Amino acid sequence: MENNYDDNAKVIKALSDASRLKIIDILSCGERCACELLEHFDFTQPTLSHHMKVLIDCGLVASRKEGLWNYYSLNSTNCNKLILFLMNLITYTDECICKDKTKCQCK
Amino acid sequence: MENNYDDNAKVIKALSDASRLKIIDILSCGERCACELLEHFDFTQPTLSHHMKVLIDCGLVASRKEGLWNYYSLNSTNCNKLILFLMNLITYTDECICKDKTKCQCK
DNA sequence: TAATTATATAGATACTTATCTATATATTGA
DNA sequence: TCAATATATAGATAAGTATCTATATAATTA
Repeated sequence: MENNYDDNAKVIKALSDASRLKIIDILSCGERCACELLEHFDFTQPTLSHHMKVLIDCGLVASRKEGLWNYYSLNSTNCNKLILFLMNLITYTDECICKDKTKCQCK
Repeated sequence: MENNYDDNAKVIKALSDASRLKIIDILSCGERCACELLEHFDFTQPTLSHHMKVLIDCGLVASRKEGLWNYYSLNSTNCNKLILFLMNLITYTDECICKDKTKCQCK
């Protein structure tokens, strides 16, 4: 298991906002443009733009431009990677991450 | 699937910090007391106390007191619930969360 | 070319948070 | 009861962030 806490924390931080969870939920049933996403929220267009930037920067969402529209979709690979990281994180391991056995209590 | 974005965002926010991810990782191999956890970090004891409070408040970690020591352990049920939420979130659904079909693009 | 539309960026503000030092609380043992 | 130890709380600070309004950019259409 990768102990890449900083990188994964960044991805998780992107998901730590109710609005962005809802965006992911909407994108889970297919690609959407920004104006379609915006209809689901009460905040302004620049705020949506901010949220999309966060989701793109962490790799969970991809975007493509077509004419006037920007279409957003889930990056399934990275979404799955995050879930695998979390599953491994909470899974019991005999071997503690503590390599200094004087500090490790693993039986 | 539950669209309980606010509650899940709170749990995810608790995980959105590299130090707290490491704490979860340590606890995944068994119960630890605060002073054992602290040995893995450079920050001070009150900072660890703050992090533990965040993890307990969101339900991911349980604690019990025994003499001078506080022992912390993962709440596996809630950890698993979070992972299931995320898996459902990113899983493709034919039915869009948008109930207003004039706004929904689902095919 | 000018107007319209979709989206992004800039800058401000209010709120949150990770961390620290100092101190309080609670438990144990002498 | 007093000292030592483990942990929590209080309060401060610096950094981050979700949101807004105003404006810029880019693409389309008339």
